[in-house]
Amino acid sequence: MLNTRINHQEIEVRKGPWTMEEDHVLINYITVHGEGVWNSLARAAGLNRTGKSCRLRWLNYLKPDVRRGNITPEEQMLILELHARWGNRWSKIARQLPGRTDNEIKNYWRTRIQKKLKQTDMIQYKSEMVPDNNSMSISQGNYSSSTLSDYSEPNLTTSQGSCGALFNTESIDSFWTIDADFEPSMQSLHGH
DNA sequence: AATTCCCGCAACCGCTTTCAT
DNA sequence: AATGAAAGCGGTTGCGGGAAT
Repeated sequence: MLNTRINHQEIEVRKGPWTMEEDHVLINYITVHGEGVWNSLARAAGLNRTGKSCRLRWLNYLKPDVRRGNITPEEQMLILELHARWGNRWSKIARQLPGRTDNEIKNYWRTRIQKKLKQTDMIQYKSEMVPDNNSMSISQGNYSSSTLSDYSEPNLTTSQGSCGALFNTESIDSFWTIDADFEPSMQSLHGH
């Protein structure tokens, strides 16, 4: 745990991972008093944390309606779709996924999806190097945020319906089969 | 068994936007 | 309208744990 002295009054601001005790203090305080001005809240609750830190901890992990882990296939598709529309507007994307936070979606994108996209790029690159390569017809599925990120505000329909405008079924299949991890997801999406 | 490498994620940092005065 | 404080946001970092060697 890192402590930072912020002034001559020897007040130390705690940084780094939250302890269970700190979590309890924050939860109890907000349960009784509700959310408020975060800097004041941090002081009033007796937490030697910045308001920013308290806000982040509450919104991303402690708030009762936060859902964590196990991104569903539907959520995966929605994240893909919305990122294609809006780019890295994580908080905006998160608002379309009840219970999910911008931080979680951002991490999910960077650690899972972005990695797959890089692999897809490599495969496409290789296929372009071989002129008559019919077996690697993923070019339509090659997801490029630079070409897809300029969509205007979406008229959000069902995931499947609006996805069709951006990814046809064939291209989605090509994208997801890059990694066997995602096969169950696509199977359930396709209903088999 | 020990060490190194890699990956996922929680949390921080800095910038921008919003709000109150 | 100007200004400062707080909140919001996206990018990045660093730690912990598991996999690989």
